[in-house]
Amino acid sequence: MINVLLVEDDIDLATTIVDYLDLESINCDHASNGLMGLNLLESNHYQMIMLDINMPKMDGLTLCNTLRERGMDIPILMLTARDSLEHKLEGFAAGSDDYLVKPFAMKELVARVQVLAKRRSGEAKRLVLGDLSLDINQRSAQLKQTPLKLSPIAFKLLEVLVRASPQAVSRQHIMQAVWGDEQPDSNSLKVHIYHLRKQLDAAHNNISLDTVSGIGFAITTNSKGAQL
Amino acid sequence: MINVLLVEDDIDLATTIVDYLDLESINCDHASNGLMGLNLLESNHYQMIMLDINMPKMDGLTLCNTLRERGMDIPILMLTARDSLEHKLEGFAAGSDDYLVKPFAMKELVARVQVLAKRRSGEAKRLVLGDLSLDINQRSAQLKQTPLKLSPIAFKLLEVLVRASPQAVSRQHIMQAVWGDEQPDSNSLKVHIYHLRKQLDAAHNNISLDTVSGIGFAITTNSKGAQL
DNA sequence: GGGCTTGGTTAAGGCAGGGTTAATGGCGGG
DNA sequence: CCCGCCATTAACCCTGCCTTAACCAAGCCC
Repeated sequence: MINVLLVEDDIDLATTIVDYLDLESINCDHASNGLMGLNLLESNHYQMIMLDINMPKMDGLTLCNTLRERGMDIPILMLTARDSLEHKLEGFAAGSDDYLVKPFAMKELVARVQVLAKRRSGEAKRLVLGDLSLDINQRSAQLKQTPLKLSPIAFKLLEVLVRASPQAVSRQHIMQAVWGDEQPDSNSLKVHIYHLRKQLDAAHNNISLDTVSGIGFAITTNSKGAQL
Repeated sequence: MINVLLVEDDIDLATTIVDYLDLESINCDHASNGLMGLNLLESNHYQMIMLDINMPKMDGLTLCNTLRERGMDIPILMLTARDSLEHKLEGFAAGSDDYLVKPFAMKELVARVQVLAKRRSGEAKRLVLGDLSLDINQRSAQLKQTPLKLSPIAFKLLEVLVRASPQAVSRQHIMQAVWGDEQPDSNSLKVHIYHLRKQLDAAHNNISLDTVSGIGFAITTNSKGAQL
C-alpha cells in the first residue's frame, strides 16, 4: 500500500485529491499548511510528498528547503498554479523532484505520484552489494556464490536494507516496508535482524549489518574496489 | 560528472541538447534510434536516459519496455511532442519516470535531468567543515578519514554546531535542538561538550570547538586553505 | 583577598535499548 | 492427520549511554 502526504491549503482541492488517490489504492494524509505537514512527517512514514507552494504559516518552498536541510531525501512533487519557467526552476532549486502545474489531470497526478513513490525504492529485479546478490523475482539470495536460506520475511527485510544501502533505515520505515499496516506488537524485528546477521556473519565477506543507535539499521559493504 | 544518454532521431534537436547539457557540465552521449541506444547502454554506464518516442528502428516506448523487462531501473525521461493525456499515461505505463512535452525550455530539461540523475545515485547528504565531515543519513562522522564514534546525542550536538558554524550557538538553542522539550536538569550539556572535545582534539586537525563566554559554543575551522 | 560565578573534569549509578534464547502456535504440505 | 517450518512472543542479560553530583580552576566584583 502506497502511503503519501498532501500539503495543500485549498480544502476542496485537497479532498478531491485524497478521494481520487484512495480509488487508486493510495493512502493520502492531508495537512493544510507547512507546519502541520512537518508535524505529520515527524510522526509518520510516507513514500512521497505533494506540496502546494502558496500556503499560510509555512509555504511549500520553505518546507521543501527545510526537509532537504535536515537530510531528508523523500521525493517531493510540487503542485501549483505558478507555471512560469522561473517558478519551476525555483521549485527544482529548492530540492523538489517533480513539478506539476494546476490545473492538471488526476490521472497524470496519479502516474507521477506512483513513479515517485515506487521507483525510488526501485523496481530492479537484481540487487548487488559487494559479495551479496539478491534476485527479487526468484526470491533467492547469494553470498559469495553460496545461496542463503531466507524465510519470506527475512528476504524482504534484507531487500529493504540493501535498497537503502548505504543509508541507515529507521525501524519505523522497515516495519512499514516489511509488514505494511499490520505490524507485530513485540520485538519481532530484533529477532529477524539477529537471524539475518547470523547468516551474513557466517562466511567471511565484505558485508556488515550495523545498528545505528537510536535510529535503526544499515547494511554496507566495506570493499575498496569498484562499487557500481 | 553526470553522464547521460539521449536517444533522439532529430539530429538538429539532438545536437542542440548535447551542446546545451555540455555547458551545464553534463556529459551526453547520443543515439539516433532505439537499437543504437541499446548498444550504447550495454557498453557504457549512464545515470539516466532521455528518450524520444517517435523513432525508426525501435521507438522509445518499446525501448523503455525492453529495459524494464530486463530489470534495469535506470531513470528514464520521455521527450516528445505528443502532449495528450493518453500519450503521457502510455509513457508512464511503459515505465518512464518523467515526461516532458516538446517544445520545452532547455533550463527545465536540465533541472529534470539533474533530478533524475542524482536521485538514484544514493549520494549522501554531507556536512563538511575543514577536516570534519558528517553524513546525516548514515549518522556517521569522519575526522581526517578516520571515523568518529558518536552516541546519538553527541552526533546531534555536533550536527547543530556544524550547521551553525562559524556562528556561535547559545546553550538554550542547543538544548532545544538536541533534547526538545524534555531537557535534563543538570549539567549534561557540559559533559557532552567535554566528550565531544576529547574526540575532536584527539588527532591533529583544523577543527576547534570554542566556548563563547556567557553565550554558548561555536565550532570553527582555522584552515587558511580553500573553504567550500 | 574572599566568595561567587562560570566553565571544565571526573567517576558512579541507573536505565533503556539492543542482543540472545527458547517456547508457543499457526499454517501448509505430505 | 501429523509433522515441520516459521513468525511471534516473552524473558533475560548485558553493554554502553545519559545523567547526576561533586570537585577543580579561573576570573570578577565587592
